[in-house]
This record gives sequence, structure tokens and C-alpha cells, in this order.
Amino acid sequence: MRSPEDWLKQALVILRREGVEGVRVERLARDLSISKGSFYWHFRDRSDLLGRMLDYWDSEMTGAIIEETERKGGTPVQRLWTIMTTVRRRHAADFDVAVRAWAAFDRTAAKVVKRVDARRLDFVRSRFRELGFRGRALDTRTRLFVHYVSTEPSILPRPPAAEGEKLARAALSLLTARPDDQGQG
Amino acid sequence: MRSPEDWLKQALVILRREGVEGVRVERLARDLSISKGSFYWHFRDRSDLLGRMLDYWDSEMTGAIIEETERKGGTPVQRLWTIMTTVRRRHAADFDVAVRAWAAFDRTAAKVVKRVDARRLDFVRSRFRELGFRGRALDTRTRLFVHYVSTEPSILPRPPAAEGEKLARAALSLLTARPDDQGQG
DNA sequence: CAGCTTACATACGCCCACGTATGGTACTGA
DNA sequence: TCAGTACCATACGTGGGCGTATGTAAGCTG
Repeated sequence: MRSPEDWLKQALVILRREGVEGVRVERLARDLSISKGSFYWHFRDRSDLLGRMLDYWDSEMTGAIIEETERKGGTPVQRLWTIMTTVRRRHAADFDVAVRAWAAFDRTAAKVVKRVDARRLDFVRSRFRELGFRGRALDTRTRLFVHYVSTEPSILPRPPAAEGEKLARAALSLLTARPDDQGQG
Repeated sequence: MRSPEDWLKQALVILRREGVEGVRVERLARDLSISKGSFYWHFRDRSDLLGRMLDYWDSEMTGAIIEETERKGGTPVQRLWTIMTTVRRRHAADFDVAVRAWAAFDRTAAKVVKRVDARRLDFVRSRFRELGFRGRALDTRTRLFVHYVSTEPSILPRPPAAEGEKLARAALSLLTARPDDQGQG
């Protein structure tokens, strides 16, 4: 007795580890020790599953993180820091890399990525605006931050966790420092 | 009469647009209007082609760019700028996204990525060191720069070319500014 | 011009994945 | 107890890709 969530979760495990191409119906069935019959009971077809995966990614790796950040509250810098730690805790960057590679050849995925990017950029831009940045300085910091947080943790060689956290803090300091501040990052 | 280079080039076109999974022997043959027989004359098998693609990526998207940068010369900041423009001109970031997604489930690709990352980080770190950065400030700037240049141009929504160049310049200013400098980025 | 090599074309067997059809079992309400 | 539904197993047809076996035409080479 498998729920659609069981299939979805396993699909996401594979997505993170191997990308979309690893997400195959019969393979998931083997992983879950069940037959394809179950899958086609819960899902219309493979593309139905893929669509739901994109929805999940959108809501869990963007919506939920923004909401958690707003719930926790704090100064703009503290909120940006909350984003960084939450993203790391959820291994969100692994999903990002997989989904973005997927979006390179899939219209549906590309649409979701576009929407997600806009939402992330908007949220982060608002924080930097609260910090007093305007114009190109605002755009640059926003893009650098969103890009860094979205994919860096899964791309460059990972330092040990403690060192990784210090590097993230330093990056945040660097991006949030006003040009006339002293001694940051 | 196709050369191995014809196959390799077409394979790279597909890699950039669709990722490794799009790189299929029979599909490339159709693209080139020739039969599989040719492919298996020039290549041992599919994985032979994939290996050569990784070699090409390594040498063209890292080695060649570093060499071009050193040939052009200039101040450390000018050299970093050369890297940024060269990467954009070659669409290197598109390849990066594809290869990194590939490396998530392929040991061979992962090894090449690791080597490439080390080389890029080393080169860029040397430039930031010449600019006077040390310790964590050095590491942070190095990682931010390499990560930004490697994948940003293919990930976040692309601004028009002119605006993209200004954003890149602003990012470079921000990353190369000393904490005691005024009015940058 | 016979014979060898280059550079393909064609055909085949294999495997794996998709989606469907069909059948089975366990529970559930009347 | 019996129909009905939820949930799954199994078997099948189809298609695409891989690699190999074999054929073949064109160009040297002596």
C-alpha cells in the first residue's frame, strides 16, 4: 500500500542524485519493491509525476523557505542568513542543479524555473533594498546572492561543514557590506 | 566523409542544449545525415565519445581560457575581467551546467569536474592574492568569483547583453574592492 | 588490375522503458 | 454475503538505443 507521496519522495531522491533522466517508472518501482501497476494507479503517466515534482520543488524549495524566513523574522541580514542555512539544511542546491539542467531541454521545467527565479530575486532584492542598496548595486548584490545560495553548495568542492558555514557567513558579510563600511569579509 | 571532430562538435552542441542524456549515437547520426557505421569507425563506443567530450571541456573551457588570459596580460583585475568576457563569449557556463549535472551520477565526469574546479580556483585565487587578499577574505572572493563566472550566465534570467556586461563589471568591482575602498559596485 | 584499407551502410539481436490490458485480492458498506 | 471499489501484480505490445556482424564502394598501391 503505497501512497503517491511515497512515489514522489523516491522520485525526488533520484532527481537529486541523478537528475531527471534517472527518474524512470520501473526503476522507482524496483526501489520501492512494488510493481508498476501501483504507479499507474496513482499517476496518469510519467510526465504527470514529473509535473508534480516540479510543483513540489517550487513550493518546498522556494515558498516554504521564504515563509520560514519571514516567520523567524529579524533584521534583513538575519533573514538572508536564515535563507542560507535553510537552503543548506534542505540540500536545496542539489535540486536546483538537477532542475536547471532539466529546464535546459524541457519547456515545463523552464517555466517553473523562471517563476522560481523571479520569486527568489524579488524576495532577496527587497532585503537588500531595506539595507539601503539602490540601482546597479542592488541588482548586483541580489543576483550574486541568489545565484550563490541557489547552487554553490552543490557545485564547488564542499569544505567541511564548519568551514562551509564560515565561508557562507563571510560571503554574506561581503555582499551586505556598504562600500563605506570597514573591515568586512 | 566525417571526421571524429564532426561527431564531437555535434555531441557538444547537444550536450550544451540537452545534457548528456541527449547525446545518443543514433541521434547524432541523424543530425549529421550519416549512419552509425561511421560513428563506430571513429569511436570505440558511446562512452569513448563521452570521455573525449570531457577532455574537450577541460581543455577548451578551462585550459584555453586561462592561457588566453595570461597571453592578454594586464593587471589582476583586468585578467579577471578577461576571464568573464571569454567565458561569456564561449557560452562556457552552458557546458558547465550540463557537465555538473552529468557529474552528479558519473564518476568519470565527477573526476574531471574536480580537477577543473581545482585549476580554476587556483588561478583565480592567485589573482586575488595579488590584489592583497588573504585568509578567509581570499577564499570567499575566490569561491564567489569562480562560482559566479562558471554558471551564472546560464542560470539566472539573462538580461540583454549590454546590461549583462554592466552587471558583470559591477560584480567584479564588488568582489575586488578592498574593504577600505570607496563607492564601488 | 588484384588486393588491401578506409569509410561508411544495413541488418540484426538485445535490453530497457513506456503505457495498457487484464486479472486478482482485500476491504467496505448495504 | 455479495457487489463494488481501492490497490496492486503480471503480461504484453511497442519503440528506441546500443553494439556487432556483415556488406560494399572508393581510393590507393604495387
